[in-house]
Amino acid sequence: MPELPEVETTRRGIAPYIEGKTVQDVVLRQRRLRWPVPARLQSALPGQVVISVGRRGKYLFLCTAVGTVVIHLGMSGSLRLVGHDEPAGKHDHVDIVFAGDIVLRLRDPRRFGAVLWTSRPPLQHKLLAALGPEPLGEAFDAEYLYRRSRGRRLAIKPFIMDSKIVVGVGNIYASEALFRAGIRPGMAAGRLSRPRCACLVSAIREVLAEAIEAGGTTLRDFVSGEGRPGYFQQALQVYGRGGEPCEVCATAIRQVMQGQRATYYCPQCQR
DNA sequence: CAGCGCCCCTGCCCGC
DNA sequence: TGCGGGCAGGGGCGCT
Repeated sequence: MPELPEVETTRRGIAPYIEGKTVQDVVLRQRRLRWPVPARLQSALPGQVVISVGRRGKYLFLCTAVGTVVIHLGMSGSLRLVGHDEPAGKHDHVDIVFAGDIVLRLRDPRRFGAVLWTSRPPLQHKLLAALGPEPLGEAFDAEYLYRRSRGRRLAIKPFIMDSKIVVGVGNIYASEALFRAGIRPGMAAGRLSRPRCACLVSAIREVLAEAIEAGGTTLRDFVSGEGRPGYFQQALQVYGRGGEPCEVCATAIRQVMQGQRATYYCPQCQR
């Protein structure tokens, strides 16, 4: 479900409600997520104040004085704020219960998500230490993309979806950014010229920033922490539009598979 | 190392 | 209406 805009929308939705709040309890109904949810969460977290809600790539952090809860939403995860008496559904696996009738509830039908605990600085965590730059940060620029892509034969679409290159670009926004940049998704990353790298960096930044502004993309059931859907799906130009006319040139949008993921592009506008 | 394919899991939609 | 197959917004891991 969530790419960077949806994770950031979630972060912004929950942060004002839980920052400064004290955790009372942790309820684990299903510990078998991508990795087992550590039982240490239940001993370490109650009594702690959530100092801040952070994000790195698609990982969210709940920071406390003694450690950090690291959350990944996988394909189908969502975090919602609910009241104490809201009955838990079949896929509501983890609750973090706060003082003041606030429960942060993780729902994840496919259980590809993760809830971890680290007592060290979260960016030193094994899963986070090797991540590439933030797409909206200064380090992600044309020169960086040009340099990293030299000598790479991998197609540009899976290349920009590699979190070691740049974080947060998932399957929807990879297709959208390549459309905006006019680049064929199957082109070898190493063959992109410097100007085209600049164009792609701009396209990635723009599409992600606009999606965050719109509250993310709701394809099936994404909702923010406050329960609101995103509306960026209305702005999608190629994703999910196989066979439909391109908005720019009316050529039929093509759908192909790249590494078991669907890719959408306009064969006329993207070269 | 780069590059690929395989999974983890449930739900839903489509075609027969 | 029932059922099997394929696909879904991620990404770590193991193999070549």
